[in-house]
Parts: sequence; C-alpha cells; structure tokens
Amino acid sequence: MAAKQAYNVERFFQALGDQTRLRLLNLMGDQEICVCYFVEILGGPQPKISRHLAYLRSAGIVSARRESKWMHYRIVMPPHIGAAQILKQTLGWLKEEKAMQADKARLTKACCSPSKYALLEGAPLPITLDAALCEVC
Amino acid sequence: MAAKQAYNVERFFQALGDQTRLRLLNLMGDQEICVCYFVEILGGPQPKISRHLAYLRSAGIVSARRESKWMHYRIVMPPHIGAAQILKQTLGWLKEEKAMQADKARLTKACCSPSKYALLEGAPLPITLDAALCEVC
DNA sequence: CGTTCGCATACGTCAATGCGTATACATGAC
DNA sequence: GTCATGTATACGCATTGACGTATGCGAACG
Repeated sequence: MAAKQAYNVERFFQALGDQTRLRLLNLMGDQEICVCYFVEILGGPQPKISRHLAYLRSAGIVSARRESKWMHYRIVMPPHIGAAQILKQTLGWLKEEKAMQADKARLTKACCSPSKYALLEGAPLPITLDAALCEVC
Repeated sequence: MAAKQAYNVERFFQALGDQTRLRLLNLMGDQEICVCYFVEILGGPQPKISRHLAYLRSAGIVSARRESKWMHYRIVMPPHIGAAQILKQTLGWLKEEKAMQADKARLTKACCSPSKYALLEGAPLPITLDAALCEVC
C-alpha cells in the first residue's frame, strides 16, 4: 500500500505548527548540528530550544546523537511517505523565507568564526550529511 | 518574490494538525459541500463540526457560502505559494488513506440516497467546482 | 406574527502546549 | 573524588484548544 495506517499524522503537522521548530528544522536542513548553535542563533534560554527539539524527536522528525558532551541533531524522514513528501516540500519553501535565510546566514557566520561566540568555544562544527544517507538531499 | 512574508505559517500547520479537520478537508476535496453532510458522515454533535470549520476558516483554508438555510464549504488555496503546495500535497495523500476513502464512500452513498438519512432531507447536493475556478484540480 | 430548521457561537471544563526558572543528568577535566 | 560544561527535565503558570451542552441567529414557512 502507498501509505501506512498507524502513522500519527496529527502529531506530524502539530510539530510543524510552531515558529521555533520551523526555524530549527531550517537550520538543520541537510546538516547535523550541535545544540549550542541553535541556542546561539535563535537566542533565548537553552531549555526552550531543548524542549522544542524534544518535541520534534517525539514526532519522529529529528534524531539525536551524542558526541561526548555535545548533542547533534539531524532531520530524519518520517516512515510515512506522505509525511516525508510534505516535510521535504516544507524544508524547500523555508529556504525561500527571508527570516530563515537570515538564520542560516548567522549559522554560517558562527561556524566560520566560532571564537567570537562565547557559547561556541570548542563546539563541534555542523556535519553535512552524506547524500547517500540523507533522503532530504 | 516567491513567498510572502506576513503569512501565518504556524496557523496553517496547526489547522492541519487535527484528525477531524483533515477528514473535513478530505471530504471537501474539489467539491463544495453542505454542513449537514459533514455532520452525517463524521457523526458526533453538530457544534463540533461547526467549530472545526470555523478554525479552518480562520486559517484561510476554507470559505463558506450561504444558500438559503444551508452553508456550503469549499477549500480555498492559501495566498502563500508554499502553503498552497503543501495543502495540495496533503489532499493528495489523504486520498490514499483507507479511513479517508471510507469517509468519501459514505459521502457518495449519502448523496445518492439522501432520503435514507433523516438529517439530509432536502439537503442540497455537493457541487463539484469548476476546474477553471478551482486551483486544487 | 411565531415556529421550525440549519448552523454558529457562548459557556464551563479539562488536557495539551509554551514559557521562564530552577534543577537534574551526563560527560570530561582535574 | 570535585568541579565545570553541555544538555535535558521538572516545576509553576498562562494560553490555547477540544469537547459537550446550551443557547443565539438567520432564513423559510405557516
């Protein structure tokens, strides 16, 4: 069959129905990114970022990987084919939003000179995911 | 520009994050349908249907038209091009869900023999929207 | 006019969600 | 072990949302 039955579609759309979470997803894109960058780029208290990441995890949209002290987050395509298509389309359109482009630019800037950001001293750089492993690309 | 700035993206996704509203959207499809059919097909109290339709209206996803006593609802494409694409894709995938197909089948059945449904006595039949006027088609 | 019908809204209740703050947890340095 | 660092969770609170029930509003009919 083309679509699975048990997938929680409501949860998927609810996960996309928040500005902060959309910004997080846009920043991830096809990269695996450390939480400290999210905190730096989006501003605000760190628990806020962490909670939204937990929400995305519970919705099955992102996965987390620990590397010593740092947690890396990346987008994972939902098992539901319809949801996966929607997610791809959403990511594509986010790239066209000016505010999202500004976020991305700040991320690039932070990665190029992390020493300018107290929070990012020694933080691991984002990792661009292998196209063969990343269905987003 | 490819995308508008002020569109309420959160509200759009939140509107899709509910099973009842997805069922309503699937039933509408490319037709303009009377509220009484929604009540008949989805069951449950009528105010529940009406509230969800109001939510979809506030999100700019559907529009309402009065015809004497009856209110007809139809899907309207959001002004935001990204949202419009997402909505089309969502509608297309809903058609593949078995539960949604069952809803649609019950709607067809109700339209063919409305006399069997007390609620639908004299109710106006759904109107398939002209392809020239309906961007969904 | 009053009644009936189709639908929308108001009200109260309860669960879910978002936030800031504080705290717990995990890892590494010492 | 202690401590610092990066991240997650707990708590209290305010807002939102979904629900059932009751009620209001517009249109048609008598």
